[in-house]
Amino acid sequence: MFLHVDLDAFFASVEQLDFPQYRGKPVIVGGDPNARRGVVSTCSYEARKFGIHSAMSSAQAKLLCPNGIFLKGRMERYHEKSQEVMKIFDEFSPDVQQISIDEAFIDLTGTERLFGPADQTARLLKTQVKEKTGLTVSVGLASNKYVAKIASGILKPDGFFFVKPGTEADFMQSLPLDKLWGVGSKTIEKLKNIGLFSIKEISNTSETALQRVFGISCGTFLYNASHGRAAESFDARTQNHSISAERTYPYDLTDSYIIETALMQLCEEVRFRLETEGYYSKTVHIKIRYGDFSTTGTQKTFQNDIDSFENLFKAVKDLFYSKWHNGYGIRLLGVGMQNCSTTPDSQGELFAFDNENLRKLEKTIINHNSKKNVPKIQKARLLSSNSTLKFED
DNA sequence: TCTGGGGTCCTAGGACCC
DNA sequence: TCTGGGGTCCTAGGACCC
Repeated sequence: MFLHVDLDAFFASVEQLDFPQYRGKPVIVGGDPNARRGVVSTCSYEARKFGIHSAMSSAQAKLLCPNGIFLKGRMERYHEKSQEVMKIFDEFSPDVQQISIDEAFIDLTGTERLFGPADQTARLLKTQVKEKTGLTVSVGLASNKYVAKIASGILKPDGFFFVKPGTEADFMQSLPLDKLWGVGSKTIEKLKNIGLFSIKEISNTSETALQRVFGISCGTFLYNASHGRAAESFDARTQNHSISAERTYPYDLTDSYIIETALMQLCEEVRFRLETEGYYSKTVHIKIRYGDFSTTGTQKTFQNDIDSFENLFKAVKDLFYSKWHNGYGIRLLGVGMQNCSTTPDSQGELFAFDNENLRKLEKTIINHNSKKNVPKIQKARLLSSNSTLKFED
């Protein structure tokens, strides 16, 4: 049996926990509602009564709830709190799979002797999380991860839903289409186009018919999901790590100097993370979103690891200018590195000599900047550009 | 009131190799 | 004389999730 545990309105709940004056009030964590182009990340259940939800623009949320408490969020604190919760999960099973900052699967195989039947374990876990962290969770229990995940969403917040073995298919087929995890607006549209309006109807369609329309992988997924069977893709964990940074600017960028400064900022963030998290990569990609929201990107794989800011910035600039439709206003820029590995590519060492001093300097600076409570060392060009490129001051 | 930021996985086509 | 089949790596784009 598997548990899926989901922290309720996580970011907003942490704020209400840390600041009692926010409790019982509509709390909205996300972009500044008075700035342009901000969206809601998470909101409390009190805020949801006003019609506010994740991904809605913050400005709209403000219209719906002018007296709401709008906060920009404290990611460090949320990570801290997340770890506290995950530690509790670890006490229940040696096999905990965290899938995001506020969710995890817990394999309960072989835990009966310690904690009793699975449904009792689930209730015990809910109580312990509440007592030790002050947060509430919603829990799903089922014979596979996929169904457990769907089950945790049935009774929110502070809910528990148990799908008994043997009833998985009936459970899934009693739900509306949009409850299918892994099926978004595009696929729902496509399903409706071929006359499938419910999970029940999908389950009555043959696997091959689904594969013809949606492709092998997606077709199989839909077929299995509608029958309440474990969807393979959710069990297989491959290591194809990527690290990226992107930013939407309050106003579209057109000036080369400002664009390059923006790219520089993103390159710094990506370099910092690669270095502090101990990754190596030779594949660089950039992303451009124009004012009309059309999005494009390009990537390049180099022979050696891109292991310095200078190399990354140069690669990013080249990629950018090969792609930019000059003169078109840019709403978002992104920089990332893919296929990140924890081991350096040995070939890279052969060519590293000319940059050795620069790299040492860079490492020293990153080392320094990763310490808490120190003034950060930054490129002068980035200091002066903050007001034009950032949302917050 | 236009639509964040950080990710993962999948597909399709091209290049290249044996 | 237009030419197989298998495999891998790379790139661009799309869909989805929290």
